[in-house]
Amino acid sequence: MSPEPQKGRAPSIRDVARLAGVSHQTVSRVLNGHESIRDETRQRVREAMEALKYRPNRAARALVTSRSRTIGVLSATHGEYGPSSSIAAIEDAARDQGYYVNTANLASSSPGAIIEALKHLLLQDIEGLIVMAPQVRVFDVLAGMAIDVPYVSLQSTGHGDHRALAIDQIAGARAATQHLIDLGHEEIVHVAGPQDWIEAEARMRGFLDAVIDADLRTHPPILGDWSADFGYFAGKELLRYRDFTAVFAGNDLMAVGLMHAFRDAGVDVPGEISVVGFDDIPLAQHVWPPLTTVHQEFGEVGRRAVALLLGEVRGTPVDGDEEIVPSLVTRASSGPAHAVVGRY
Amino acid sequence: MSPEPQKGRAPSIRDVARLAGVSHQTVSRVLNGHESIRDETRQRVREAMEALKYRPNRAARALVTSRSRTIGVLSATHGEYGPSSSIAAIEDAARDQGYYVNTANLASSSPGAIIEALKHLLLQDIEGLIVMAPQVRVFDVLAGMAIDVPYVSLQSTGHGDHRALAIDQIAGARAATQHLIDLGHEEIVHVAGPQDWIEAEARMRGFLDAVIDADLRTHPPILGDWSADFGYFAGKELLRYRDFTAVFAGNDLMAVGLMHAFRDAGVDVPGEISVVGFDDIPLAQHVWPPLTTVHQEFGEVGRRAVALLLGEVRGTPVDGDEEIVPSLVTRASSGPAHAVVGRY
DNA sequence: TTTGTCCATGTGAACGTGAACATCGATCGG
DNA sequence: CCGATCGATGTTCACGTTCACATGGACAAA
Repeated sequence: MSPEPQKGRAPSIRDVARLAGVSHQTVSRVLNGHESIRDETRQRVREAMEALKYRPNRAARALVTSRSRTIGVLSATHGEYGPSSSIAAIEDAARDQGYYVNTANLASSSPGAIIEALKHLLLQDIEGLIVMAPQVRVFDVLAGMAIDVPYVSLQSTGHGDHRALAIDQIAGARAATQHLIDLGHEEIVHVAGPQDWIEAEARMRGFLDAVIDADLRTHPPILGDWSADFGYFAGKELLRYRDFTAVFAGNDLMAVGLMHAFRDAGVDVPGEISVVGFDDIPLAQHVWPPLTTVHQEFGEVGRRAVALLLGEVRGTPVDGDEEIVPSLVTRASSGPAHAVVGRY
Repeated sequence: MSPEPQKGRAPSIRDVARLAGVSHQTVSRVLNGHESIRDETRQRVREAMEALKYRPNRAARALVTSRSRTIGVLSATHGEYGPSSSIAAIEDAARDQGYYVNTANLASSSPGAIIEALKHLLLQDIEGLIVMAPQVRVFDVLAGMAIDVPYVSLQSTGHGDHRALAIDQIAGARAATQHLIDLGHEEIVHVAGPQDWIEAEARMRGFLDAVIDADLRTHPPILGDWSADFGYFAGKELLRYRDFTAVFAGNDLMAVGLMHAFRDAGVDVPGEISVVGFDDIPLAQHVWPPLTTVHQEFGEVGRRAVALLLGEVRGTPVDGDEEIVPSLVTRASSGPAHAVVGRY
């Protein structure tokens, strides 16, 4: 229960005006930092606001300006480090600019759920939208709904008319794979993220690019769901063939799951199999063995997304072409290749 | 860039009324599901709305009803699993009830930052507030700001006039500690969370209760910051004395850091030292050794918080006394006690 | 028939704010 | 010294919705 000291209704701009002995418009001007107000008047108005504990009514303001000062974020996180960090950064950055953030979280990736969440956000009068749920389907839905606000996504789908944050996931994945190749690995397996995630697709592409360039045998990637549990499961499956010396996982969670499976089977990492992940979650350096992975600046991603979006919203587009390039962090989970001991 | 097919301004309730050949009030009634509307009329209005792609203006509605259908969440997460999961659940639950969620994230725990974030949220006309940043300071600030909306926190501070979600962290910590005691450990160290976190305090209390009840020596708890890095650091420090056989960490991240330090020093877990964490993050079962920890239903926490808050908002309080009791999950990181080999 | 009640709908006002325009005095250039 | 300009402030209106109340017709009870 909370206190309810409310007597009548909240004080309005007119109450302040009356107390300060000015017109309501003058109060409005003070509120909005208008210039031609005498210092003395401004002072008087401020005191009146203070005395009445006046708080501007956002609804009234939004009604008359048709600007809600709110942006929407469509996300799909179940507590994962990456998206959560980016969202936190988005909130900070938006607040910094006086904007509010409304988040809608995707519980499932069914088209119905996506549409429902999106409708929810759009019913709210948001000025712009950040799409942190880079699933292909989301963009299809987005395209079909004729969104009438600017929106920014994490990665361009190629089609669609919006700004995309340029994070070079392909380069990151490529660097990770190249690292393994440089270590002498010739049989590398990729455990990818869900097929319909744009990020998963980009990482897979980077992997394939590197493998093809090096003229290595192409193992068919395994499609996972980003979870450590899946990594564990995939690791067990992979060991049945054992026709590889390294695994590049689409994210750190799956990488840890893989290492768990290898450990269970008595297979040494990196002695027998090298493992590389993607994301550089805080635990990456504390697991055993410390995980070689691709570091991403999630906070930076969030901040850039906000800058890009608010640029569009204000009609002064910001240059967002400067790519964010993730960097490889080499740790103990990757090492020189050994002979393949599998059946192949 | 986004398309801008907007000609004039968005269609209003009156435009719909004109097209349907009724009064604006009839449209409003259809919108709000009022009863006494002829089916045929309702149908005609619906078609007109469809034809004009009419979307109700939230600001206008909020202005006249003085209900924003928005709740605020004050959080303090940097991507950690627990809070992020709860927030995701809050969003789902709120959306389910037609509510929007505005989140403000605490970048630092300085009083200034707290006040700033809180002011931001309260300037927005939220109907209620969920405090997911259970730091003592936050409540002090809250108390000092004379909040005029209902709010719900994760844990009662004892003082303050609000609803608190009853999660029995004390019981969880107690169970974890008792588990170690049952295994024969007599020298148990607690690596706690930041002193000003209510959760950290509760977990420490649970630990101390169990230790005192068992009449064991009380090691002074080490105050950490929830991070794996700190756990690693603390582990190194602890090994200098080695006057314990088990560690109970305030959360899983620190527990993993501790195990990392022990591993580096060649100390076997659980052979020489047992480790228990708190939270049951998804990686807990995949690290080496799999971590014994206390499982928390973060999603449930979020859902309950929303139910509790909306109950207050609607003036029909929900019974929230039913405690959420975390459960111990026993894995390989804890085992029977061995003799203390340290100096003590 | 008359009166009252209920249903379906309409009319007018109000919510709190900012934009556009109006006003009034002071200052300035010629 | 007079019109022009500018600074400081006031007046009126519109934003899109819901609320309180009004209207008119159908139907039942008297």
